[in-house]
Amino acid sequence: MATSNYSHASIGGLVQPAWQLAEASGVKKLENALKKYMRGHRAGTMIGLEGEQSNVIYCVWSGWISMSKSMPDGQRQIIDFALPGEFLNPSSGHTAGSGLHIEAVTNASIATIPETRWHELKEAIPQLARLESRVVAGAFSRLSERMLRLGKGSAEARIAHALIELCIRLRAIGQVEDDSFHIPLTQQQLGEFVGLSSVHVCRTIRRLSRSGVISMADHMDIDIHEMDHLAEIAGLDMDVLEEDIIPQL
Amino acid sequence: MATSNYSHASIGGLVQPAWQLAEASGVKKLENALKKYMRGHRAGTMIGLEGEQSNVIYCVWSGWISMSKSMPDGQRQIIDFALPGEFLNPSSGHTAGSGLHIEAVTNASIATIPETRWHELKEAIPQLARLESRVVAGAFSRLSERMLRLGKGSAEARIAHALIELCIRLRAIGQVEDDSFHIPLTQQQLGEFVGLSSVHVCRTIRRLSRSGVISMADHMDIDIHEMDHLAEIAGLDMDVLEEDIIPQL
DNA sequence: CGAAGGCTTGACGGTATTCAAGCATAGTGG
DNA sequence: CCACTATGCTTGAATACCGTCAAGCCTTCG
Repeated sequence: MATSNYSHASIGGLVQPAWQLAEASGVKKLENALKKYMRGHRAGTMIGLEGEQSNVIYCVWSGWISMSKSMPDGQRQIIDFALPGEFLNPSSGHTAGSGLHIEAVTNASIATIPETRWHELKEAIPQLARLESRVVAGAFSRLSERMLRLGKGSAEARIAHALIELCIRLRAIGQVEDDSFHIPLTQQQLGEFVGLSSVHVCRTIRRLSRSGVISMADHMDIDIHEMDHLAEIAGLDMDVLEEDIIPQL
Repeated sequence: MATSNYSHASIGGLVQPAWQLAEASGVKKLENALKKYMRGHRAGTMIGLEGEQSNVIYCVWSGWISMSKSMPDGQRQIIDFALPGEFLNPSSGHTAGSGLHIEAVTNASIATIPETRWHELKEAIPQLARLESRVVAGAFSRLSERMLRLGKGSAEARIAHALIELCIRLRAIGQVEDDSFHIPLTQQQLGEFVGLSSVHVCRTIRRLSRSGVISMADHMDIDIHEMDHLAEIAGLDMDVLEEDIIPQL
């Protein structure tokens, strides 16, 4: 069983491996700096932007954030999730002020840091700059991998890949036990992530369950039984992926 | 008719608006620095990586570069193109040493610049750093927009969007005359870009032609007759796209 | 207890892929 | 100059896959 109250964890209550890459004193400094800018967001609400000129960096402390785009008819595609310990930079990195919709998927604690302050922090905490570029590189890598499945790749491959990607990312922040974890998404949202209708997400997961590769308990408690098999379905090399997705060093 | 020998242009022969954002003296410096590292690549050949530790930045001077990923069964997805005037940073930005395959689509002139030298250049030419972040942001934005069409979006929408995106990017480097331009891709490659089989690319383009929205002459000489209509099919806001795709300022 | 939201399943139809064949063009060597 | 090949475009037919519609069920929450 994965932890189930991940989305309501208090600020100090979670392990944040990515941030711990900076050495102890750096973590301390960063944590203090973040606290000042930390704010809670309720599940389903849009984040930031409104008035603010959006020259800010978002640091996710707890909860899941989604970045999505929509077609005129309302069809949505989730471009990426930001998980606890990751950050996103709407001004220079991820969007360029475009129509990217940033939203809290679960209740979330997020530090909204002005760009100028962020630069100061990077100078004060040397590891932070390197960490940032790692995180950005990881995001790029994940996007590529996902695009490959969106373009070529069956429904099974897309779901399998998504499950493995999320498993690896969640493991990095201590939310996976023994290939078992929780995904705080509806099947609708998972579908928007992998480019499938919610109905087909259901069928596909069900098929994977029946064949014994995974199992799913109430509302997205995933358990991967045959990781090798699942990786084969996803059409990927486990080792390669693991290196790719997680911010290295 | 678009220019047809774009892919064999000599080093000094092309307008490079993106690079000209740096002021005159900067351009001069940059151009000299690039010349030292410039190298020709034949169409269809893979670029770099082999022995080199890939801590390099590629600056495309002429020709088209593709970045792609493949499924185990050989199915390919082109993640993005790099057009003249753009650069890519395999080490920190685009890939993270992953399985990204970088290839010259046409004959191309590319400067392969060591990372250390690149840092020096950025300090010597102040505008370069800002330009780099703009280019990266533009790439991100394009990826998002394309992912949206890969996930949701009909074959027509994908093709229409791809044509408009390429049109805008090519216009920025002076290779579009009056909504008419050339794409140096086979239908197979265009399919790998938008996630369709070559057969369906053909059918879709044909349908767009018959309805008078575009026309196509021999081997991908595209002419967009009804840009508004095409944008509607692509499901996008022309103005938004234009701002997004091109490195600003 | 009723309403709302989400999951599950079946039936049906549309869209895209695959297989296959035919045609056009460019390049090659006799 | 003309086979002869290779490559890519085009079109049709058959198939597979996924989306949509619809109904039923379960759980949660007021």
